[in-house]
Amino acid sequence: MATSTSDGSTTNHAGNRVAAESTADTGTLGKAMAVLELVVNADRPLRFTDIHALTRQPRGTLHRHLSHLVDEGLLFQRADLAYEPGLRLLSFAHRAWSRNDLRRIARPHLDRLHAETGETVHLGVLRNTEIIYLDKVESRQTVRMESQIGRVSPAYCTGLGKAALSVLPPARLDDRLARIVYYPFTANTHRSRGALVADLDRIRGRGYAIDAEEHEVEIRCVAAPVATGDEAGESRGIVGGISVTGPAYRVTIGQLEAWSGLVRDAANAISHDAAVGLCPVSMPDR
Amino acid sequence: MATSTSDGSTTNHAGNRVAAESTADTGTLGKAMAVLELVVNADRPLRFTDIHALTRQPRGTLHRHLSHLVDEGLLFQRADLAYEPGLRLLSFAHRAWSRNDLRRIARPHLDRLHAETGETVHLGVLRNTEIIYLDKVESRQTVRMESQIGRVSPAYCTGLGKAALSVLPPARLDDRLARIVYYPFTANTHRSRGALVADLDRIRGRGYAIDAEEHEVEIRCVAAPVATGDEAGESRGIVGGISVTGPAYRVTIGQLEAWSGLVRDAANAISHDAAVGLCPVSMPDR
DNA sequence: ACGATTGTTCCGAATATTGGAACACAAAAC
DNA sequence: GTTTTGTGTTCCAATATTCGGAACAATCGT
Repeated sequence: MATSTSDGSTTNHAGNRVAAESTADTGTLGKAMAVLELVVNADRPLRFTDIHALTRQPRGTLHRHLSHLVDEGLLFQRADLAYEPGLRLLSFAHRAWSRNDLRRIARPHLDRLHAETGETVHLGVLRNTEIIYLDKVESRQTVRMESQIGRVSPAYCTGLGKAALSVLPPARLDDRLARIVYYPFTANTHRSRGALVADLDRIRGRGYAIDAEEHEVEIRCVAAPVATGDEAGESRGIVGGISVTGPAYRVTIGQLEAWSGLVRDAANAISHDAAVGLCPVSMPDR
Repeated sequence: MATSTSDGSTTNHAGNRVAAESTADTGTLGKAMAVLELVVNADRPLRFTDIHALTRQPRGTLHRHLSHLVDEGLLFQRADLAYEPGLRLLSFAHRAWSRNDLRRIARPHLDRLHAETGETVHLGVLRNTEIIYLDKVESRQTVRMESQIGRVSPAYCTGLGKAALSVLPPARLDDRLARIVYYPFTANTHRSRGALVADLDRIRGRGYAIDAEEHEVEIRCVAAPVATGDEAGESRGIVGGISVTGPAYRVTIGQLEAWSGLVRDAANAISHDAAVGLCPVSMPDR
């Protein structure tokens, strides 16, 4: 009785989202979030019938879900009855981002890494099989900064993602690997679990990952893992990474390898600062 | 059922923020969102007992809610069992923000207004009794840009908020006014509904609003309303505004009034562009 | 070691959700 | 003008979920 709808994929670019939250039985909340995600992930406002076709839920049920989401401010219904993401999502995220300890702790290290390399520096964290970008330091502010914060990319074909995966304990890694769909973004994208695992083994040995135009052509990066919590995220804890990214015409693989030490050192420093900055009993009041 | 105001046998007599979304009966989703908002709005990670004390929900119920929120990625549970905002909120907001039509349409007008005045320019939209900041153009990038996006401020004591309130149709305005709590942020903050309504009448007559250090001392701004949808947001439609903000030592009230024409013109231009850019039947495919 | 606090699980009772069907309403087709 | 199709909304009995008190387990403080 899982809300399968395994079919009906209407041009959802990497439509692996349907069973993303999969096994977790989160009851009514999970069903509402599935509808929310569908609307938010769409690239245009969706009308009732569009959503109905995508979810194949009964009309009455779907209508109630949408009404509740609109009432809560998570969705907004336009004058033409189409649904689009609600503004309350922004206020939630503002607080989530501005309060984030890892971002605050990492910031000076990102700045230093950017000063040393002159290229764009990213901070990202792993969530399921995706990397969520938490912060960015850019050479020139040609592209607007915020346009990247909160963006998600597949883990298996990005430097950040591979670095983060490489420090997952085996049991957790297997879970994630089982859910990956190997979509060939470029000629260099890993196309199988075997190729990815071999790459992860290399990354684990060297302590850094290289993305050689595996997600976007003409874009290369070198990344190193960051982990909070106890040993490499054995129990609860955040796993992520930092990276230095640049255009292929300016940044060779050799250049990336020359930077790998700096990236690894910065990543280790962030992990260390996070370990002493987040974990200890820091409950002032009470 | 009608509002369950006094029904709550849990005796929330303190009733600080429990009824934030108030009357809307959104069932299970609403209860989950209330818990989520509580944790996200806190200024530090909250433990189970903290949340239990604030909500006075039965422990079993609360525990299930929190578990579901964590499973959905809306909350994150740290190693010390404390809850903090989840990363999925960021990815939701990224899509909500980057897809937003009003922001895209307004951007060139904000840039122009900034070039004309040299001061910080904001775009915000009204949600209930609060203004949510959608975009910002800053003089110097001393403060990080994203730190403002998604931030919320009370409508009754900000230029943006008052401008937006001034164009609400009477029925909707009354609803909002009834929910405002007049907290005295500064010596100039409106302290009663009467004072606010009088100000709104002036604003409606002039077409622009002035915030004379009513929310933060040493900060003044001039704002004008933006409205999408049909006549001034009569039915469904977004109501918001744009503003020019500056420090009191540099920006006098007279200076703000001198800028009022520019701000009003820019706001009207945005409303116009939005009317032709969002409303018409713009469904290419299908 | 002991008691007190905190966090988790369990299960009958209460309640929200489910989903099919009927109902308005509009737009297109006849 | 009338019918037909399509879209969005409301209704209600059957059902699955949530509710919440209480028992249980784990942790902390002394």
